[in-house]
Amino acid sequence: MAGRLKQAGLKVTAPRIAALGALAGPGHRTAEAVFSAVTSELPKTSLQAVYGVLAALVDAGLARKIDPAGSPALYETRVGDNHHHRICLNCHAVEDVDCAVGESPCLTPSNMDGFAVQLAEVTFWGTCAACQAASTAAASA
Amino acid sequence: MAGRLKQAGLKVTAPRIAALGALAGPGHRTAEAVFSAVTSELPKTSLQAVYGVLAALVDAGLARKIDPAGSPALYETRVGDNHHHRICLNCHAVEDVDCAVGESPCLTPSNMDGFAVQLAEVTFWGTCAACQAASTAAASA
DNA sequence: ACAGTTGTTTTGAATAACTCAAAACAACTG
DNA sequence: CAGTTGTTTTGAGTTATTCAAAACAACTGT
Repeated sequence: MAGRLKQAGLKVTAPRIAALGALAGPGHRTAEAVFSAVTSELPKTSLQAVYGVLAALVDAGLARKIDPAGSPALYETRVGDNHHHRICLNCHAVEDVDCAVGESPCLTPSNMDGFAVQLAEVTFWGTCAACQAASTAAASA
Repeated sequence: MAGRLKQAGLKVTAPRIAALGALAGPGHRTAEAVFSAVTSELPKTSLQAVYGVLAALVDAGLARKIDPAGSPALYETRVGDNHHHRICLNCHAVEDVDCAVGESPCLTPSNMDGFAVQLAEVTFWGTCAACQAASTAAASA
């Protein structure tokens, strides 16, 4: 964990190690969730420090930030692959989606019209399986 | 304008007509921009009313809302086609991008894994032609 | 044209999620 | 171990938006 920070050119500090720990594993966490995880280990850590740490991690390429409309930003440590997200309009659950078609299906023309594309963000909005089940159950009740 | 509202099942009110007028034509407007346009015509209109109007228009399918990370939400009246956006990381300019590949390239599997996709949102982040020109000019100065 | 109903707008306030800045402090360098 | 650079704390502030209650206006049927 510390090594990863060092490699990225970041100073190794306790809040950063704790934040990386909190983000480890699959899934997506809000800044608030990372803050709770970090403070359970390092109670004096401030929320602002967590925002700073997360920004540093994103800058360094150790984390990725996604910012779904209408929800707080989420952070994940799955970086480097061109993967996307699907978000349930009902329960706001976020799940990863691999790029299915071809290699980088979404980055299509990397330069259209003089515009230099650096990142293509794809978000699928819809209804997750659980919420579909719940709503058909409610309808038939 | 009024007919469009009526067709959509909305009551025809002055703020709604003015807001539709403010959104007419190409481009994207913030709620604040719509508010200024509306108040120049109807000075007593409140900002909250504009938010209400915009929400109603989006609900009725007469407008579309996009919510770029780090900027206020934008509204446009180009609806019904599956078009996307490119946003300059530097100047935050937003432009429309037609779906280039195939018919609905981005809606790929409309049902993956039990997840019912209702909308695929694609955003290209990068540097617009103007900002590229400006930055190379600055570099060579 | 008019009263009633339903939905809209005003008014007033509140909130979530961040962001900014200055000072105290801690990691890494040599 | 001293110095430099970058991080974290402390404290405050902001933007974009939402909520709620009351006043009001558009459409419906007569």
